[in-house]
Amino acid sequence: MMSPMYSSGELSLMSSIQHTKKIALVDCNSFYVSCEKLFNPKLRNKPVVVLSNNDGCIISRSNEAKALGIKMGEPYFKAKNIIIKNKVHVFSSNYALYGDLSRRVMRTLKRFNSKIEIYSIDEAFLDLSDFPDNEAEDVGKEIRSIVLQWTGIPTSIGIAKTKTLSKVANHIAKKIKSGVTSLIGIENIDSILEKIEINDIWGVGKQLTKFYHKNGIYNAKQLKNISNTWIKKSSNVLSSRTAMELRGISCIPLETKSSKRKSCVVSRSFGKRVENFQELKESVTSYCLNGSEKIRSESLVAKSITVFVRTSPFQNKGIYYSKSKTIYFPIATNNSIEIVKTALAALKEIFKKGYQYQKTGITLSGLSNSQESKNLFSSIKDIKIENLMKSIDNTNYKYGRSTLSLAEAGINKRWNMKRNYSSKIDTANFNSLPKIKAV
DNA sequence: TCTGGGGTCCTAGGACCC
DNA sequence: TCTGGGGTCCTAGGACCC
Repeated sequence: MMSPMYSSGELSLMSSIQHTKKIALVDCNSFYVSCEKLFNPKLRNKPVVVLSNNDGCIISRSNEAKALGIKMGEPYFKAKNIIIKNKVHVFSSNYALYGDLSRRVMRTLKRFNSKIEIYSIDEAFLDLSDFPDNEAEDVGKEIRSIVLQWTGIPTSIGIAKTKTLSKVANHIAKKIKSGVTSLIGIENIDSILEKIEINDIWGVGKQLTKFYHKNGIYNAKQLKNISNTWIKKSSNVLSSRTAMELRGISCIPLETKSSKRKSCVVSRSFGKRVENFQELKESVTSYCLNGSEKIRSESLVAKSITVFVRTSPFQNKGIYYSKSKTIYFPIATNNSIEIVKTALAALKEIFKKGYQYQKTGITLSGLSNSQESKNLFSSIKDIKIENLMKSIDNTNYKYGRSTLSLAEAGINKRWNMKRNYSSKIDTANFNSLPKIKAV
């Protein structure tokens, strides 16, 4: 039925400008490496890698490092030969720096559309539906060049009808020079999906890959065309959602409002193996102090705490030990002292003598808003504790983390993690400003 | 010698209620 | 003596993501 409000000329113009749903996935290329390169031009065109905490694994690689065959997630010590032979530059991770640059990138993206979902430190989904379909790719190129110009971080951008398809598009964009791929306006994308291996699809991990292979499904086209009821029956709803999204039916909405988190994990591997209870106690205490400070800063309280200890799963396979214990607080809390006390009680239960522990950690769970969880039992005493926590947080904020701590957290911290290759760049620190020498 | 850390969601199964 | 069945809530464990 033709609307009388428009002339036929206007209508034909409108129908030529298509505004279908368009989601862009912007992904920073080799993000951590790109951050280090930004402050050190000598690294340009050189192989560079960034290591995980404790200098354990390789978690970011420059293209030159990838070309040398260094794999993602590979233990550092295993790649050491290649690294030395090829003079690969190595950095310990510097999350303060990466976090800061991430915020700059996200701020820049918000200029294009405030409807944005920050998905991870180096990725964001953007709603580009307001732009005409035939301009999608150009808009992507524009975003890419502005982000590069304003922040110095190179990105890849994939644009498509659903989040899962924009991931597919991004996968392709990473391999081409322009860095932008749009699947918008392509009638049949089967020939594209056919080249995407099943394990490269967002939401398909190791186990599902195994399962699909067993059933003769090897690429995205096959998954797209398989019966939904079969997937739901033999896997779960998440898998069927993935398949629907490959068909161009959006099932995973854009989460533009950042929601409060539900749990908070603090865990670390030790710099060296730990055997005695005292040192485990120190580490667990430190993690509790970090965790409770973090949830206080977000006005949250925890319903329970889980403490875990474990030996290395990679060696001495016969004597692997891993155990956890959860304790519920009588009333949800963010009080450091109570959290530490409870955690140490849990630790005592799961600690076994004679093991070489590699890692401990805590999880604060069932987080909720601290104001809403006040109840009948809240008292003057609670207000006093609240004030004490506030002054600890303020002091630590002003004078540096762990200015005020608990004696249980230890002083020497021989168990602390290794970080031997840090660039020590701190964008909030004057000492990190580049120095220019007048000649 | 040396193998990261922080999240979310789903499912199955048990406890409990009516 | 016979002893149901449906619903909800919670939790542990697994799978996935970056």
